[in-house]
Amino acid sequence: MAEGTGGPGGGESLLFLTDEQLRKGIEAMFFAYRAFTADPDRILEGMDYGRAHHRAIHFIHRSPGTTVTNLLSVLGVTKQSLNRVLRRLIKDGLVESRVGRQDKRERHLVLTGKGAALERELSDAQRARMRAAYRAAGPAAVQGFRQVLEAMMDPQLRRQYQTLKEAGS
Amino acid sequence: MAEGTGGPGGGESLLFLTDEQLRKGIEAMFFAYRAFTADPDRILEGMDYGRAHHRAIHFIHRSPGTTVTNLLSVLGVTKQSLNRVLRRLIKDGLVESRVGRQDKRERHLVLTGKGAALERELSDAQRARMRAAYRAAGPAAVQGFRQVLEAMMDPQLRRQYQTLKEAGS
DNA sequence: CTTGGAAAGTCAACAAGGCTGACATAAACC
DNA sequence: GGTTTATGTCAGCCTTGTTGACTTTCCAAG
Repeated sequence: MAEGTGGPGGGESLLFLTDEQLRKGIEAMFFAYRAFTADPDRILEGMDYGRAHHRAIHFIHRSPGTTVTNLLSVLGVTKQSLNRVLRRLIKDGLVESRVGRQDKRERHLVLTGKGAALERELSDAQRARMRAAYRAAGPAAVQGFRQVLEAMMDPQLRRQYQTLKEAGS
Repeated sequence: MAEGTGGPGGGESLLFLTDEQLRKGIEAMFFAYRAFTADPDRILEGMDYGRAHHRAIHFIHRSPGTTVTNLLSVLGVTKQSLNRVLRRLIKDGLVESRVGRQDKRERHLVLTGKGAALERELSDAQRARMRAAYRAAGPAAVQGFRQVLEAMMDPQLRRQYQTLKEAGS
């Protein structure tokens, strides 16, 4: 690990860019993502919800009062797909859809108590795994982890991520 | 960026384990995985293959001559799901299925020239993205990236990943 | 005030890719 | 010979993605 010289110069130590290293990174993403979604999937199975419901709940919790169009662009699916999921969540009393005050065409989405409870259960599980991984890998590794993930995103995705990131805290 | 002291000590700075930090990690995984699969998805769309075909091709390339059962456990799907995909790939002449010599019940899977060509096209695209991300983040970040991903995996998944990892190079 | 267009919702149809269950075959193993 | 293992296949189901067509609501520009 004599890589301390990693300035923005360019080609000084490209060992870590071998196809072999890249392939390991690709496979690490594949297996890690499976683990990453495993806990919520387990909780949701049987209660007849899937990953799509989880994602909707996560981002509604994240940005309470968000509009359907907004959610659409964050999730990157069609409104028909999202609508099916939202209809179900609203019918089951997990999400409330409020007509906009300024623009009454818009629907502002918020979690109900019941919805927030499920969100907590799901994100507790996911955070527990993330916390364990962070602890095992250490602070420096965590920083690198996030740097690489951000660098992997397309500019448009990165912008959305950044916007969300700043909105927190 | 004053994190140079990240030794294997343990509990020295737990600031990075706030729910806020964990949530950022979770969302980074979500957006990055979307970007990660975007290039292969784009290539495959229209030629009527999907992510499932990509995964099969990747791991057959990775472990030429692997058996169906083996592939099943790496991919984590049912044999009916995998079979549908494999039948298609064999019919289209991308994969060859050879009866085992020692154990004639087994089928050994290998890519044909055509299959290898598609594999190259797909992995070139995926590697290019990974290379750009690695370059942007630097060697230290790459190490952290892989450490966190590995720590996130369940022991069983990690074992599979490790086995594959060693098999390379 | 009327009309164009944006935002939202709905219906219908379809496909990929997961899943379960049941069953068939061949080969290996005991 | 009976059991287990590896594979394949049929049928049917679900979730979650897609497109296309259409309606309703409502803001805003003409």
